[in-house]
Amino acid sequence: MKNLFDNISTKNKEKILKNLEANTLHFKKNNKILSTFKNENFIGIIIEGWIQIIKIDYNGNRTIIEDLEENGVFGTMISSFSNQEYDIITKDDTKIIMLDYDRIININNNNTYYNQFLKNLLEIVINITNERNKRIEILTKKTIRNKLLEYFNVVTKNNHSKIIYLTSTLTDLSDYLAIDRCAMMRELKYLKEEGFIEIKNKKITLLY
Amino acid sequence: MKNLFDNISTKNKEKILKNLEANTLHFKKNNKILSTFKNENFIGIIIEGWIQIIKIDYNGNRTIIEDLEENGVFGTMISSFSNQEYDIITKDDTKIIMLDYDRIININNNNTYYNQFLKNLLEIVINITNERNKRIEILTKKTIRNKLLEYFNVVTKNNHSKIIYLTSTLTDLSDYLAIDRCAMMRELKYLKEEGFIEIKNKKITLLY
DNA sequence: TTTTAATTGTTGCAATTGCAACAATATAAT
DNA sequence: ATTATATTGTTGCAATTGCAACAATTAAAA
Repeated sequence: MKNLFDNISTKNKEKILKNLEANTLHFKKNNKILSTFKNENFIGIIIEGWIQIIKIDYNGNRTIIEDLEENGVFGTMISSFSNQEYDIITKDDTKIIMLDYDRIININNNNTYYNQFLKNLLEIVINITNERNKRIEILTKKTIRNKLLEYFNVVTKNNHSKIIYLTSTLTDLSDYLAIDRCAMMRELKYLKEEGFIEIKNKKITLLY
Repeated sequence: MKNLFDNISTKNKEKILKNLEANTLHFKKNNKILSTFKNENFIGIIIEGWIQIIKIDYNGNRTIIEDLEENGVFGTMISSFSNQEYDIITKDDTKIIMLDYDRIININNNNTYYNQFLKNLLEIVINITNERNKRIEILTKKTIRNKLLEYFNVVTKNNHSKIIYLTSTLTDLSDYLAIDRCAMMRELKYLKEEGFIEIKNKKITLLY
């Protein structure tokens, strides 16, 4: 995964952070964090650790919007959690650099390294857009079966393999696909019975 | 809408275009364009005109992925139409600047104006991500009614008004929401009958 | 102006889905 | 090791949805 400070020396990285008045924040595992930042226009970078950005529906349904580890980038605009209904939860001890988005845009700093920084950020955001596009491609499929097949498609296109290792739980997958978990389990069963797939723990093998 | 060359003089704009070996292309209305670019990593900017990026399903269903006018930015990564199933159609006489994405990233040009260019592009891509996030928010709603209400929500939040003017057709809306058009019409009728909305031509008034 | 094409509007019906209410495993915490 | 919690797995049933097959209206083209 692209790192925001790729091709930037440690020295210049420090300069950028100072220039942007970056804050480095530390959090313990399993905490609701950054709630005071919700109304600000920030970009956060995970230096180490693991966070999830979670939305709680008015029905109490919890959905994972982002699941980010080291080098993960998130923020108001990027993650679209400007309204109050979102929580950022640490799933591990986590160190985050917080940047002020408006400062990134408005600052005048035409050094090569700041240029590189902008290019890196651009690449990261473009990759995020790409991820969003893939999810939309999946979500626009009308049946559960087609959503699953499109999901398999997207994953295998990335990995060039007919074997998919779920990084998360099936419950999370049903969240991602925006379908009822039980209905998804049923459809997976049908796909198994019809010989399209095999499932063993978190390993899904495509047989087509 | 943000312009890619905001805060850049015409002179410097020309320099950037030359430096990036940009191509300015002209197309007539109602043409399938840029099919030869499909395998390249480009970013296109619409200088004038109107295009739509359209996906044709294996079932023959056509979906509008992007509907772009002046200043619109699109491209391989951003629009995720790297595979062959997409068409770019001019809906009017159109002038497009084509940029090589890899060149944008790899070129070494740390002038103030190139810096500004990168910031503008970054802002544009972030806005696009934001649009994608909104659509995902809508698509993850489980019933047609909730999709419609979330759509109304998103639009009225932008416009600060209880009146929505559809810029396109209802058929296109059902595409955007990824629901069957007839089922959507039925739900709109129910919403009307229950006094939640009023529809007159392309004007939807929210009564709640 | 007339014809053609596109969009809107309607509805029965079958298929799909979400929901509820479980049992069975597996994982994590004490 | 035992308890508690989370995840997986299953199924009946009612609600929602997509589909098909139309008519009516509106917009565009000849």
